[in-house]
Amino acid sequence: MSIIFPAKKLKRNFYTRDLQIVAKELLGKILVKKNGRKYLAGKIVEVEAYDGEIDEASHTFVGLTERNKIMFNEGGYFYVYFTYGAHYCCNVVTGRKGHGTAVLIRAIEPLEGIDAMSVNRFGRKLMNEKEKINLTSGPGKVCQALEISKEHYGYDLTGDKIFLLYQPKIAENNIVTTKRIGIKKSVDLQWRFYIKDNPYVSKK
DNA sequence: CCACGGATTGGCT
DNA sequence: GCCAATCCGTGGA
Repeated sequence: MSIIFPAKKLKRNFYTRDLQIVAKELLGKILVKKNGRKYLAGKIVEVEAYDGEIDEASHTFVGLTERNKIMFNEGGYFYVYFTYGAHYCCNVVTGRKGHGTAVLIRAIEPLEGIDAMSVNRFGRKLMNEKEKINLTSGPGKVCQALEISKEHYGYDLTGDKIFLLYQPKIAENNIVTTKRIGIKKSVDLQWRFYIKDNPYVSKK
């Protein structure tokens, strides 16, 4: 795992800060999933923030339920949900206990375990560069490529099976801020952030 | 290249 | 019973 070896795992105090700060700072960090002896890893290039206190699109807007309860925990836990009868999406819980905030990981740039990701997505190794762009450029794709599903619900990101590695902050002028994608409520909040000009972003 | 709609499970009212 | 924080294939320009 040469690319990510020197980097340090993010600790609890990274995640327990304010939602919007964590969302932007997640850009550029490396998401790592350990599968047996193999590591699958990629750089986070696109995220969206969700906050149940003021945001009708957030799964926590309705209050505490069995599905969303991990979002009310303190930051640094993994919220995985199933949607459209087919796809899993994964989130990083942020902030203080009781707040119901999380950041959806919408896209990563594959760094490590690319052949394994391709097998998970397409049932075979990569055939061309265009397929590489299609590997993890969307929230459902990220979970399929990394084999993330309901069994990872609530996982502690300070553990050693799924975690994030420190990388320098992306400069403010290289972060694009837009409306969120694929929702019908609170559509005007500018809570989507992505790395400018990165080809693995799901949509301009 | 872009727009559109179908698939399909399970959370929630 | 309704419908979603998506993806992919299809069809037309």
